[in-house]
This record gives sequence, C-alpha cells and structure tokens, in this order.
Amino acid sequence: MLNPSTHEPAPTTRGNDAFHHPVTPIMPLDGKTIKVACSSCNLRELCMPLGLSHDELDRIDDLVANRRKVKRGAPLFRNGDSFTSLYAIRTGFFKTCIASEDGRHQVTGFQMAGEIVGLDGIVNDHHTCDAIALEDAEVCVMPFDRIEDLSHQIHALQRHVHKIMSREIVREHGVMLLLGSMRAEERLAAFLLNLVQRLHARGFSQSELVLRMTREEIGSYLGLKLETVSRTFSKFVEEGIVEVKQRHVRIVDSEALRLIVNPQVCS
Amino acid sequence: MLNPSTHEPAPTTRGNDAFHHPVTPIMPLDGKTIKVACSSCNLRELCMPLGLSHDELDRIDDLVANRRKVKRGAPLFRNGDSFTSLYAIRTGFFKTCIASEDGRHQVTGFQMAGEIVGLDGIVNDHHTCDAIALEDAEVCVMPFDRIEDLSHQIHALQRHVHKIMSREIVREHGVMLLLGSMRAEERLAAFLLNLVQRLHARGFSQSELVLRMTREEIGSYLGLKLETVSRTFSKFVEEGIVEVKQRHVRIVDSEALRLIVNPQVCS
DNA sequence: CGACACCTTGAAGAGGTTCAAGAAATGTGG
DNA sequence: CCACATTTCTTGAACCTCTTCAAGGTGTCG
Repeated sequence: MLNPSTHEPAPTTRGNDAFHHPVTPIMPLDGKTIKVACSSCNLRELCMPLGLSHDELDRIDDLVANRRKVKRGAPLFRNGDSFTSLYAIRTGFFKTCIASEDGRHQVTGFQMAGEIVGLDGIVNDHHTCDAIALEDAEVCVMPFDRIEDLSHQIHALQRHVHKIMSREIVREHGVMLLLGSMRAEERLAAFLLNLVQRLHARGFSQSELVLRMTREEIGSYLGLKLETVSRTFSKFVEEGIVEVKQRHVRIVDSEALRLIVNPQVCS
Repeated sequence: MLNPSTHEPAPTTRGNDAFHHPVTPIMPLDGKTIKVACSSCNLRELCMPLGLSHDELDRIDDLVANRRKVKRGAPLFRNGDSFTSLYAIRTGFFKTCIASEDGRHQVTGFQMAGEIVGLDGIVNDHHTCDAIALEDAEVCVMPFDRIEDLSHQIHALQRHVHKIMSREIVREHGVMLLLGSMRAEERLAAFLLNLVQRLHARGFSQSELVLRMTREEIGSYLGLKLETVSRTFSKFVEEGIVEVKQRHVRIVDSEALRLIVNPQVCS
C-alpha cells in the first residue's frame, strides 16, 4: 500500500503554511523574503514573456499592483463581480466553476502556480465564473488596464497576452473532446496525466501527486458523479495502475494510463 | 406538417449561390457590388469595434488582406497548418473540430457570418483544429501580424481582440456545462435555442432555421450519437415542441425548450 | 435511374447514475 | 488531547439513459 510518510517528499510538502516556501523547487529561494518584482520572480518563465530587455523587465514589474492572499475555500472572485484584473497564481491551487440558474454546476478548470485566471471577465467587464481557492493561496493582482497599456508599449507582452488566451481556448477544446467522447476511465486517466504533467513542469514528482480537490469536484470537471470517480479510482488500483490513499495518488504505470486515453491503433 | 415552401422566406434563402446577397437582411445592400472595405461592411458591427474615428476606420480597412472563398466541404484551415491569420466569416457556415490520434473526433463549434475563426492557432503558431465549410462560404483574411500592429495603434481594436478571445472562452465554458451536466434533451434544446438566437441576431427568423450540419455533426458537438440526436428530435416533434423536416426546423414552442434547458426551480 | 449519403426507428446491451449504508478522515470545542 | 460532528470517500444493488447494432426509409446528385 501507499505509505504517506514516504510519498510526500519535499516538493509535495505544500501544506496550508506554504506561503513562505518556494512554489517551484526548480529554482529554490534561500529562505529569505520573497522578492516582489516579476523580474526576479521564479515563476516568471511560467507567466511572463521571455526575451525582454532589461528596460522592459523593469516596466513589467509595474504590472502587478499588489499581492492578495486567499484562504482555502474563499473566492478570488465570483460570478457577477466586476472585472478589473487578471490574477497570476503564486502559490496555492484554484478551481473555476460556473453555475446555471437551476443550480447546475460545472468545474471548468483547476489552476496552479504560474497560471492566469480571470480571462472570462474581459468580454463583459464582469466575471462569469467563480474562482475558489482549494488551498490557501497567493496571487499577483494585475489590473487589466495596466496590462493593456503596457502591452501597447511592449510588443512581446501583447503577444504574450494573446498566447495565454489562445492557450486557454485550446485547453478547453481538449476538455470538450474529453467530455464529448471519452468514457469514465479515459477521462480520469487523462485527468491524472494532465495534472501530473503540469506538476512535473513545476518541479514536482512525475509519479506522485496530492489531489487538492474532492471526488465531487473531479467528477464535476469530468462530467461524472463522485461515485463513478471513486469507483474508477478503485478499478485503477485493482489493476495496479495507481495507488490511492485518499487524496494521495501514486502513478505506478503511467504507460497504462496513456494506453487507456489513447488506445493503440493496431495497424 | 412543415411546409418547405412557406418556411424559407427571404432571410433564409441562402443557397449555394448566396455570395452576392447580403448576409444580414437588417441592412440590405441595393444589389450592387459588395464594397470590400470593413468601414462599409454591413457585418462590421458584428466583427469590428464600435466608436472608431473616421481616421481609424480607414486604417482598419487594411486589416483585411483579401477575401477567400471556401467550397462546401473544403477546409479553411486544418490541424497542423501554420497560423498566419484570423478569419472573419462573411457568408456561409463553418464547423471547427479536433481529432486525437486514435481517431476520436469532436466538433468544437459552429460558426456563422460575423464570427471569427482561427484563434486556436495563436498560441503555437499552428492550428490545432480543422475549420470546414458546411456550405459555400467567403471569409475575410486578416493576417495576425497586421492585427497586432494595428491594435498597437488603435486602442479600441486591441480591446476588441481581447474581448473576442474572452467571449470564445466564455462560450466554451457554456459548452462544458452542457457536455458535463445535461441530458440529451437538454443538450439539443440548448443547441437549438442558441442557434436560433444567433440567427435571429443576424436578421433571420426567431422560430425557423435550416440546419447546415448533419445529425452526426450535431451529435459530435453535443457529445451524443447521431441516433440519439435523431430520436430526441422525434421526441420533440411528438410533444409538439418543434416541427422537423430533414434539416428544416420550426420551433413551435420555444418556451418549452427553455423549460427543458432550465427546469423551473419550484420555490 | 441508380448509387450514395443521410436520417429514422427498433431491440438489446453497456456504462453511468441514483439511492443507500457504512467507513475513514478531518475539524471543532471543551 | 480526546470526543463528537461533519465532511469525504467507498461500495453495493437497482435503475435509467444513451449506445450499439441492425434494417429500412428518404433525399440528392451525377
């Protein structure tokens, strides 16, 4: 079975007090105070354009008006809130979800350090979804008019904003494929592979992860009921593909997961 | 029953030879040659920002490099094609779809006159989906580097581009809600209401429409099999909610459709 | 007119949901 | 630190929706 004491090595040790730890162990800070400026932020390569001049980097620092801490379970913004800013996640983990009048509910995404939330608000000057912290979090607040002003001056930033939005569109295409054409096992396998891949890009393990969300939230995202998520996890465990202990997941056979998502076309 | 001769009034008369007819009967042309300039295009309010100065309008005209005609069934672009331009649809009807290696297939959207396609290509400089004309179509080709240059100069255009991308993100959230939490009837009802609403905004009937796509394409978009789409249409007909004759659909009771999508919360 | 693509309908079956109960973890307050 | 309440997770059994497979009908185009 899974041993909790061995499968939470340094990178995954991100409890509720993770504020003052580096989020990406790729470039660990030395325990001193985190620098506020984007130009010296270790997440820069995730959320900012590359190849800026020194001068441009200085101006980019003005993008972030301030930092904001969000407690676990609290909203960063809510459906209907007026749109003012985009948010770059520094630490923590968010979900975004929408709701229709009759109480239907859909998680539209899970976001982690280095990712941008708030893009939904641009079109109508107010947000159309909720962004809820799934663990204590900190974000950089980037007022959108500043972004527009600066991207007016810095071509690379304009391009970067376009790419971030386009990336979100492409991501959602993938979710539509998942929701529209995959079976439960395929959805969960794709979900796990996606999560672990994004975590790996941030310096975490390729094979172990701690789910920050409940079965119900996973189910909502994947278009399944929580019982189905639970059963599918159990099935994966039976087959020796993963080990699961509550929210701790160890991927034993990632190739098997890949085969579930993409059945080999025998040719 | 539905009478094909009465339910295709002027607005819906958009056969394969519709090139030289105005697309939006709201502001009909006088039968002369269509002006090429955006500044005098009757679709401008759909695809261009409002409130531009005369000078700015002139420069906007440079956005469109040229027009391009796409025959029914032909691709505007394909997955893997290098990304150069966004396309504003002048006439015709498109679907966009993605495919995974193992042959899975998902229609991600249907686009009509005044809508923009190609946003998926920005992030990686190549397209990640196919855009296929479902009827003979004509598009305005807008090279993306020109868009970026011009939106550097014209603030309203920059804002407009952001809004278009944000709108697409929000639209896809809605599709995710549909795919993740609705049953077949609800999906089809939502689909019909959405289509007819968009057509109505273009001057077409509120209650009659001609489907430009097959049952299979509808099914792919809605995450259903074509048989389910067909059966659900039949069910709606039985209940007197719509009349269907092949691809001609008349919505008899749109309130019923709305109730199917949004069951009344009895409080 | 014949070939082909598209649509409809039936019957059987699979996959996921619903309802229900209990177990395990987590948080709270004394 | 422990007891209790609450949330979260797991599992079983019955049920339901949608899919699959199959056959036949309808419309379109060369």
